[in-house]
Amino acid sequence: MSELEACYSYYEVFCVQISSRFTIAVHILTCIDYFAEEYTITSDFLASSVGVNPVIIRQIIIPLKAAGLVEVIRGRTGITLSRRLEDITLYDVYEAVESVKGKLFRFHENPNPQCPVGKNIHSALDGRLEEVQAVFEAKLKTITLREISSRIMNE
Amino acid sequence: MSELEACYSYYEVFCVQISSRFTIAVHILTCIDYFAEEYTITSDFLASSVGVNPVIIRQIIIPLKAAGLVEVIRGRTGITLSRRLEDITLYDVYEAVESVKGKLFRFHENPNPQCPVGKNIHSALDGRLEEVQAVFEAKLKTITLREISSRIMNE
DNA sequence: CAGCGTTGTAACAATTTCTATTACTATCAT
DNA sequence: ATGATAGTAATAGAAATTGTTACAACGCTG
Repeated sequence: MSELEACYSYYEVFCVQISSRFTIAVHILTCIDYFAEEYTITSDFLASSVGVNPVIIRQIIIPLKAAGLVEVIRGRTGITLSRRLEDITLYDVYEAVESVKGKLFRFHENPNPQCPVGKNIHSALDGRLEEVQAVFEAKLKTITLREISSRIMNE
Repeated sequence: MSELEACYSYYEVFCVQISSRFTIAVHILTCIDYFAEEYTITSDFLASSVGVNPVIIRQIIIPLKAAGLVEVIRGRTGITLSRRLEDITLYDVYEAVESVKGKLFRFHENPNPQCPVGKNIHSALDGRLEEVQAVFEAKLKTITLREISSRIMNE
């Protein structure tokens, strides 16, 4: 067994990832724009392009609708965009489907208040982690779905 | 039921977060430095400050050791730092305990290759998401554990 | 060298989150 | 009214997180 394997032989470090809801949501919005004139957009149609169950599409549509990115009228066929792709950033999508709790970093919850490190670690770290999150979100705000869409067109 | 509650009444959006392994690891390293002269640092000692089971501490120590941040010798008492806090950034810690798979964003795995959007969404998005991740990691690299530690001292 | 304390790690288990699926109801357009 | 589709309840399984007990491996010390 190699050195590295040995390091993780028991304690496999699983990597936290932003869930695929985010890329699915980007896919959905791009698809609606792409096919809006040619087809009627239904959850079945989107499910076929994304490669997941239609219910998953409907579930992701819910927060997109709540965020004012798409319009869906029950019973009436056709999901439509509420904004143009150039007016939707990756942050808008991320915020809609992922950032309900607002914090990117999770804290351990029971640091010992009788230990000077345990007592202060949260306040000492918190501000800096918020800065990291702010930088992350600011970058997401610079990228529009139109940009993603035009890359798709050109390939 | 309010509008917002209605939005999530069934499809509760759980927010993905960087696991508490990361903040625990920062806590551990800061603690080792803080108490190095006064106490012998064991996993039990750290567990008491962090507020988790000693086995959790040992499990997090494994990748920290593999990353060359701490030194632990089986049987011998005392966990020690391999580098000074000013030479350890939040990125070093993050990389050690969280980023084994390397990708911050997870992709949906079965986009339809027969759909122009499905076929190209991955390549169209990937480069931009890597940029976001790069910005995130670059920010983590600007913050040293010494900085966190001195905030703890001053409170 | 024997005993002690500590680390390493196996084996579970509970909880949370993610993704998927079936089935039904509500709603709108025709 | 009928048909098509969105909304959503109920359930399931997989993945990941966190916690716990137990014991083996190891190094220090008397």
